[in-house]
Amino acid sequence: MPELPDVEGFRRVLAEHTGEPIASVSVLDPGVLRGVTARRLRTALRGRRFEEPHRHGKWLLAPAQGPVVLLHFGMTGSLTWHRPDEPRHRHDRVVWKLPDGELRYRDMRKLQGVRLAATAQEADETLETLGPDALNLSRDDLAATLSAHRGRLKTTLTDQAVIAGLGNLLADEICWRARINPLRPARDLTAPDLTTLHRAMRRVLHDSIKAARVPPRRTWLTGARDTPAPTCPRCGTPLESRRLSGRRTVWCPHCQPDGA
DNA sequence: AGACGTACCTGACAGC
DNA sequence: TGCTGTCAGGTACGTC
Repeated sequence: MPELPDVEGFRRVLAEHTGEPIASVSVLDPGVLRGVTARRLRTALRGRRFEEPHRHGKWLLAPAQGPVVLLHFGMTGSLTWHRPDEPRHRHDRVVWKLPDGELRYRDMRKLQGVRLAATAQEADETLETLGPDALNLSRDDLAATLSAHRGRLKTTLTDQAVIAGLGNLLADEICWRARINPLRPARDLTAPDLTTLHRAMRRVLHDSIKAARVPPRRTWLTGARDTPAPTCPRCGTPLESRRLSGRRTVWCPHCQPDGA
C-alpha cells in the first residue's frame, strides 16, 4: 500500500500525538524489528515523547528526545491511532502506548519494518542513499534528474535512489495523466514533456495526499487498472499492461503512444 | 548503468 | 475441500 501519500498520512497521525509520554512499547512480533531488539526499543523509548515527525520518500522518522524511530511500511504496513480498549488486529506488530490511546504499527507481510537510530545523525545516515523527496522536486530538478538516466521512465521514477516516494501506482498514474509512455527512455523526454510530467506529478501527489492514498477513482488510472477488462478512463481504449523488472506497468496505448 | 531474477513475508483469488 | 500457481502499492542483492 504505502507510497508517499500514505506515509504522509501516517506522519500526520503521529504528529497528532507528539509531546505525550510513551508509557510502554509492546513488540507483538519481533519479526518486524530491523537491527534493534525489543528490549532496546523499549528501554530507549519508555518515558520519552515523540517530537515532530518527518517523512522522506516512503520513510517516516519519529524523533523521541534523542533516539529516532524509523518506520518503513513495505507494501502492507500502516500506522494508526486506537483507543486502548480496541481489540488488536492479528497483524499489529508494534504498539506504542500513550496516555489516551496507542499507536499501532500494523503490517501483514513484514517486508520492511521498524528501526531505531541512537541519534538524528544516525537516522539521516540510514536514508542517505535516497534521492530527493518527490514533493520537493522542482520542474528543473526533475528535468535534470531524468536527463541523467538512460533507463525507462517508469523504472527511473520508482528508483528511490533517484527520486524518493514514488511507487508502482503513482508512477503509472503520473505517466498516464501526463500522457507519456512509461517505457520511453527517461532522458529522451522533451522540455514540454518534462513540464507536463512535473505538473502531473504535483497534481497526483497533491490529490493523493488529501486522500492519504492513491485514490482508486473512476477518473484515475488507479481506479481502472484492477478491473477485469480495464479501459482508459479518458478515451475508453483497452489498457496495455506488461511486467517491467517484476512490477506490473499499465498504460493507455492511445493516450500514451510510442512504446518500445 | 540498467534490466532481470530471486528472496524476504502473508493473504486473496482463480483454476483444477 | 484442498491443492497449486499467480498476484499484490516494498526493497536488497547477485548476475549478465
